[in-house]
Amino acid sequence: MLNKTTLAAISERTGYSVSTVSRVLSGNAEKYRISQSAVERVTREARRCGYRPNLVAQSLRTRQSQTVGLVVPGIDNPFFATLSSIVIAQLDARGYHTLLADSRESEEEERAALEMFQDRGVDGIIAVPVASSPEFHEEVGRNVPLVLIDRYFQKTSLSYVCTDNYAGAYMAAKYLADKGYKRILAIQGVPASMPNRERVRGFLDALNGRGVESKVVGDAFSVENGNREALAAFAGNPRAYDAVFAFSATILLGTISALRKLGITEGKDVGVISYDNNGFLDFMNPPVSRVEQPLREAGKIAVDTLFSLMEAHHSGLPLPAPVQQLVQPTLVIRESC
Amino acid sequence: MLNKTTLAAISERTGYSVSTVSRVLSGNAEKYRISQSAVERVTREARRCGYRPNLVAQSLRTRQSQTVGLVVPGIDNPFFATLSSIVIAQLDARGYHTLLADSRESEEEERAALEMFQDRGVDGIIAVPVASSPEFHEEVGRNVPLVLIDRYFQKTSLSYVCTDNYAGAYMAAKYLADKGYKRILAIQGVPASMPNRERVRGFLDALNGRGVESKVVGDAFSVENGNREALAAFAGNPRAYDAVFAFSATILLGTISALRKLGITEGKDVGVISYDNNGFLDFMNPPVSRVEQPLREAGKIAVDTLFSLMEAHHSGLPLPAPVQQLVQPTLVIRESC
DNA sequence: CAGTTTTGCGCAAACGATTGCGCGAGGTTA
DNA sequence: TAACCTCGCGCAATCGTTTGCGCAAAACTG
Repeated sequence: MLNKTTLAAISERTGYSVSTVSRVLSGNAEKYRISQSAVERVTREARRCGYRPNLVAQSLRTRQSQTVGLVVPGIDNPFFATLSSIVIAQLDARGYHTLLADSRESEEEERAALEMFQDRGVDGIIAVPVASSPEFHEEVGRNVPLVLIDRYFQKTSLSYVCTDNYAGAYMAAKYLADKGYKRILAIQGVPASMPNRERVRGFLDALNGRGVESKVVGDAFSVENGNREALAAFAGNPRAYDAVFAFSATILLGTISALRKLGITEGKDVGVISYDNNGFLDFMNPPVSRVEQPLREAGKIAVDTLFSLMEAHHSGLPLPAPVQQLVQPTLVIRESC
Repeated sequence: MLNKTTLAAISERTGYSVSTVSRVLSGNAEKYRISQSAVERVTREARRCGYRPNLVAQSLRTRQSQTVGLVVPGIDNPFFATLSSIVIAQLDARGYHTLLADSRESEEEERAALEMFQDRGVDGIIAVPVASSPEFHEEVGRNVPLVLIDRYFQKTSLSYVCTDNYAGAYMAAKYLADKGYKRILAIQGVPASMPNRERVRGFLDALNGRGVESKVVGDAFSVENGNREALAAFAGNPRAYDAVFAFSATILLGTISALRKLGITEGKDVGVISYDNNGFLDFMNPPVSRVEQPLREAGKIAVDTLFSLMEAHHSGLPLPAPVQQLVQPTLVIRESC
């Protein structure tokens, strides 16, 4: 920061006090009845030397940072990359900046990120939580506006916006069953996460009493997990299942890779359906059926909610009732099942 | 921030001055010869009330923020999402936090981001520049350590690390020509960007004098651009070209989509090759040949370079000579050409 | 013209940390 | 006993803003 143009400098050069300069440059001139001439003199000098306020000092003094913290379990996962990009764009549009942290599915790193956010005085936090219980998040939420997205906790006072994972998985499983598939393998993501639990529940409920064999395996929203589980499931018997439900697009890629290695043709030998859409599912062969999540909508709601919390927080109002919303996914059928 | 545990609070409760408390808690106890008993008393109280330093205040005083600014032209582009995730992970590993901004290919937004970074006193900046000339970046680089990644400027004193786009495109084009393709269409990304210009140059050079017709069209690293240009090129005549070189994976998706709509089978009717790899190219049908960039390596070099700049900057040393490095891409051949 | 209001602005205290300098008490040396 | 050194710590300035309060001069009132 060679930005040595401080209020004090302008004050010296214009002859006005630091206070006056501050009031002019922060747009509070009339509020404090600064004369027209002073305003002009100061503004001109500020423009001349390219004054830019030191945001750190500003933030220290006002306890506002125009910054929001965003923590996700893995930015390398295209799903969270997309989600992040949506949230960041939304924040940007409102003039807010983003501190981005990656918890890598670790509770500990998540805690560290949330604490760091507080230490830096962010104005609000958007989190895809990885913790198994809500206590810590709730504590944080008492200090700074916080909204959860994509993942959430069962009974919590926190605001969240997620997609209806139960409904999504239910639709997909029901479709498979209606199509006549009889032995369906679900490859799940992080088991403890709410979206995953809801998907499992939806999956099993949809199949219940329909004479369909089913199994749930796996433990991560990753390509590797999809690959490993598909290999394990089909290695002994290529006909072990007649359909696979991948709980994420990454899992799907791993699965497809495994099937091909085993000489199994997806869509023909075994039906395949996925969760999410990262833009390429339509380009695979065959194009992959899937449950698409309205991420843009969820992101918008999350940011809107955060801002209403932030407004209340800022003006010392009581917190508005938590917004806890599930948005509906859509089933997109292609040729893979 | 309900974090009312300040140095002053601990000072009051322990009877030691704020100075002493500060020195103990910032680990400078022996440097300032604080007694063992004071250290213990203060440490215990700090632990008891869960003291955490206010990073904003710290940052104001020390002019260090443990933060690096990262600006990319579009986080929704999987390429930049991946790149960001790599850089963020690297920074994280070194205890640094990331302010992420999206310039959306706009010079103006890029400027705003770079200025915002400075106003917030980041310790360093990593940028994928979109500006057409280096002046502004160089000016910024004089104030705060800055390294460019992926894109760069021709003659500049700034450090950068990029992949050798000339070599990459050359390899790909040469491969196509060797295979006997005679009419090759290149669909490019942002024309003014260095990677794109280098790719065009490599593409044309490789084809030069080999009796191959070639054309370069397009203007963005996006699915839409790939789609539009492929439609335009093949709509009138499905045999207009016998091969397409997509300058990014996003462009490729758009292209494939267009070809299929026109009833053209990629890999059979027309050879296809792409730049980048976002993990799914192997899963398309046919799997897509491509030029892969060693992003992880580039990210690591960029961050290493940034830290050496930051160290010099911090200790007031003269700036080390700029690191300007091109890392080599690899040609990965599959069945699409 | 005295009394009141308005106008225009500055003083100084925050915000929460860091750090150069110095000072008194106790110990050492000659 | 005087001169000096070391220990252990506190004073106060500083980083760059914001803002409550108050004050002098100008303007207005009667």
